Parts: sequence; C-alpha cells; structure tokens
Amino acid sequence: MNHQITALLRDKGFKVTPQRLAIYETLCQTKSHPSAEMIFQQLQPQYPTMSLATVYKTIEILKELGLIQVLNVGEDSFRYDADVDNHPHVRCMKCGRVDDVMGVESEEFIDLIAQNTSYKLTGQQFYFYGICPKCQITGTH
Amino acid sequence: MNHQITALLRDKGFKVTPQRLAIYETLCQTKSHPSAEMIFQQLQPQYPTMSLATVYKTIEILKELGLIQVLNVGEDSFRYDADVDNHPHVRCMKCGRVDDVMGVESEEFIDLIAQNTSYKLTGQQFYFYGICPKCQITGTH
DNA sequence: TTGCTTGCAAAGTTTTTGCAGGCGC
DNA sequence: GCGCCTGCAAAAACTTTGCAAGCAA
Repeated sequence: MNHQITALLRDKGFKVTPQRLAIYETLCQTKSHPSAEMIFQQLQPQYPTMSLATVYKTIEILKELGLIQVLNVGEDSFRYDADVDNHPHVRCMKCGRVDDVMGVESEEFIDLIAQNTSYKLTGQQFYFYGICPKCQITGTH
Repeated sequence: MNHQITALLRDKGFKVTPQRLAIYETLCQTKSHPSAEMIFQQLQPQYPTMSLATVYKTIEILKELGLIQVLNVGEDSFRYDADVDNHPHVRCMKCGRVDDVMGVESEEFIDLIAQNTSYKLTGQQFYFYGICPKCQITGTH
C-alpha cells in the first residue's frame, strides 16, 4: 500500500504538515485501532507540543479523504483504522483490545440483508465480542 | 411478550418504582431505538420531575437484567432496544432513524467468523447504513 | 505574503457520581 | 423504619470550537 497522503492533502486544498503525516503514519503502522487519546499518547515523545485538538482535527480530515474508517466498538470513545477495507472487527470483553477478522467474504450476508430491508444500503459495520486468546489463557479480569 | 419486569426487579434486589416501569414501558412500546435523552424527553409530560440521571441509572439496571440491549450506531450517543433478540439494525444517513432488520438468519455468517478468529466469541452487532424509504422519495437533506 | 494550521483554553455533549431527602417494602 | 432510590448539581470523559501566533506554499 502506497501512502499518497501528501498529494491527496494538496489536491483537496489541505496543507501538508508534520502533525498530519505523523498521525496518519501512526495509524498505518498499527493494528491496534487506537482512539484519539491513544494516538495522542503515542506521539507525545516525538511531538511533545502536539495537542489533542490537532489529533481530532486531523482525524476529521483523514475521514473526509477516505483514508481512515471510524469504529464504534461499544466504548465511550471512537477508534480509528487506516485499513479502509470494510472487514469485521472483534473486541475482547476482558482487556478491551480490538482485532481485525480477515478473510471472511460477507457479500452473501449483505445481499441477504438488502433483501430484507426497504433501505437503500450504502455500508455496514460488523462488530463481534468475545475473549481474546491471551485472556482465555490468563483468565484475568 | 409478557413484561416480567416487576418480579425480575424484586428477584434481583432492586426496588420497583414508577420511573423504572415507565422507562422500560417506553422502550417496549417503541421501535425507534431511543437514546437516553429521547427517553427523557418522551417521559417529560407524564413525569415532569424525572431527571436524566435516573434514566441512565435505570438503563444500567435494565441492561444488567438483560431486558434491553445497547446499540452503538455510530452517533455520539447510545441507543437502546427492548427487543433483546440479536437482530441487525440499519440507520438512515439522512434523517438518522434506526430500524430493525428482521427475518435474517445470521448463524451461518457468525460461524464463518468464528472459524476466522482466535477469539472465543460471545456476541455480535450488525450495523447497516443507507437511506430509508422516506428519504429516498423526498430527497431531503 | 496569504491564509490555512497549530495549540492552548474554553465550551459543548454525553454519561457518571455524590449526597440529602423520599419512598418501596 | 430501614435502606435503596430519586433528583439535583457537580464532575468526568470525550470531542469541538475560538482565537492568536506560526508555518506551508
């Protein structure tokens, strides 16, 4: 995957700043689906002057450009994913981590839904809940 | 469907109050999946002294008793459904209404997910997004 | 240089908590 | 009457907004 973010920002009339690149890079380099706060914390060492407001503003732009997708896994806060491919997500009820579920073809299921609703469908999100492998072993609360 | 809420509350050591019954009744009598604020507004005429905090506290109890399920349709606030059967939901991107999708068997799809994750699954939520019939006609923003 | 961006602080939203008085049992 | 419950207010948690100074182009 090639990150065309620099050109894309310019195309849409947004300026290219170190903060924006850093936030997008952070999202690209992780699979942990961080929240705004988590992104902010992770960038603190490198960008000690960056504010949480900037993270939120940048996320808004990235969302608008279609570079990230927003997850609503049932917590108070949102999580973000630089993989905009619409795959299901699963959250551990014990430790709260969120993982991808890859390799599942959902077209058939979506078609089934389309036949049972009068809505004109444009998208979907599949969230699963359970216990991750690590928590199954440790049994920690 | 018989609302055994009175007995259930007593069984679990909760007291039976007009507020709790009213909030549960409201959820049972609607299919609009209201948020806490919407429940509060709807009960204002009948219970002008009820506070929003009571709505939240009651929702917490109803959730604990398994009488309602929580929806996270991608808005800032949560929505609630007295139908605890795990059916998919669809939200209109124009007017924001949330409807049920009934009559779809999802066991097969859930099994497929279970085979593709190392999590031990305990539940799931399917959210679809689109345009409702009314908004398709009016074309209103 | 122009004006979009940043970062701070303040405000807005949604939800939770603390506590004194009230009510279910 | 006892103890949980209500409702108010304040707080907490997350996100958005306003504005002056700074930086991309």
